[in-house]
Amino acid sequence: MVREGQRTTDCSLLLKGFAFRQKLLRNGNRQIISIHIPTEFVDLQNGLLGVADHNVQSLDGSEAAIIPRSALIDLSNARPAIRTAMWIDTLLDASIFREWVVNVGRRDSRARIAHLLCELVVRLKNNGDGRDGVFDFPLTQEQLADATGLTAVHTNRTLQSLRRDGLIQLSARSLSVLDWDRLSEVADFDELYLHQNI
Amino acid sequence: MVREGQRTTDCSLLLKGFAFRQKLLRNGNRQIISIHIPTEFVDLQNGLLGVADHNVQSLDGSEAAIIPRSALIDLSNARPAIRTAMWIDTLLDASIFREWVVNVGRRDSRARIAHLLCELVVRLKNNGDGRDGVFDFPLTQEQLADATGLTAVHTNRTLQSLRRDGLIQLSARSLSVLDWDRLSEVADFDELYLHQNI
DNA sequence: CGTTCGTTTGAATCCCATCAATTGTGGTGG
DNA sequence: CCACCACAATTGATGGGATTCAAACGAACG
Repeated sequence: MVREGQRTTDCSLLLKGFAFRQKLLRNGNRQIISIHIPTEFVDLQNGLLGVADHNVQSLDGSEAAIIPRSALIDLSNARPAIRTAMWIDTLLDASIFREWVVNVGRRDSRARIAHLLCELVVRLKNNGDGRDGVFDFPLTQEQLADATGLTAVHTNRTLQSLRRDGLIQLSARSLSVLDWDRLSEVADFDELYLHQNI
Repeated sequence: MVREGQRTTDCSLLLKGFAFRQKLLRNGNRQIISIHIPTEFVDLQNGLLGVADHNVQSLDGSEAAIIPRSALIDLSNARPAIRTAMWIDTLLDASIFREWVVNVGRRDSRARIAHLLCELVVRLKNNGDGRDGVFDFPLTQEQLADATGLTAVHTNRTLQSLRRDGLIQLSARSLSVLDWDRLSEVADFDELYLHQNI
């Protein structure tokens, strides 16, 4: 686990399970700033800036391949194609951050939760996960809350409401979307920002 | 002005005045996702990803130097030092986005506004602006609101409260910080994320 | 003596209801 | 564009309870 303020030495490639990046406030509050799913790079940013401005947490049962920072830098110097790929990875990351600012800044609780679910579903699908429209979804309601800037209680209320309306099914660490069209409408979701066509 | 979904051709370097990047929601709401001050690059991201996922707006009276995208790419291929500088600019941008997610996600209105002011003051100071601790500050309350995820009315309330407590003075497009220590405490401000020592 | 099998315990997680605080809405005037 | 007001809506805070799971423990049995 990488801690804020630490000098950084490594990046990791997530193989199994989810991982978060998060920032802690002085009063103990937490904001999750990104969620990473398998096959994704976690934290090229911390790895390259040299000093961590946030920290990384893995969920139980997740596995990652650790890559020394120096190896990444050598690789990016030697191989322009890899350099470009890392560059694009960083830009995509930043694009997702921008959408998250919008999400917590200007959407109400239903849209916020729905939007997060939409984003994760699209990214998981892109990895070939989620046979039969059912996705492994290891986030607790408290983690959903910390990712959306809500409280755990209100996250619960909001999930109930999405369930009541027949938009999603979420229980026992497994998510299925029952009505994608209405869910993405509630979410105000437009996947342009995920730049999936690169 | 760059519009969402457009193919992008240029970047710009801000010379005078402020500029925003913003995303518009379907319901007409707006979230400002970054504020740029003179000497900063605006939108290396849109410029390089090829398709804009957000748009850029300049304030009246601002001036910018337009740089064609192809020139930037040529430059970054030919000059490793410039490539590195652009890379770092992007990483710093992303770091600020992360802090904004925290700001709108987990801080109350006073802390949010205070934090935005602290950030801008540090960045302006770094440019050598703000003689005598007085800064040109061309943002309207509505723009502050759209940057912090609040309403204009509540932004007004919150500014009143910061003024009443003797933390800031803000009027006629000019800002001065009367008590930096208390303001940054209210803001929960830690400038680590601005990576000023790079 | 060590193993096995229930039981207890505690930690998470989820769910729900109530009340309070923050924030938004609509409107007026400077 | 800023300031202010009254009222409404959303969200947060608190406290309670149900469920699951695994760890810790102890008693009975080989």
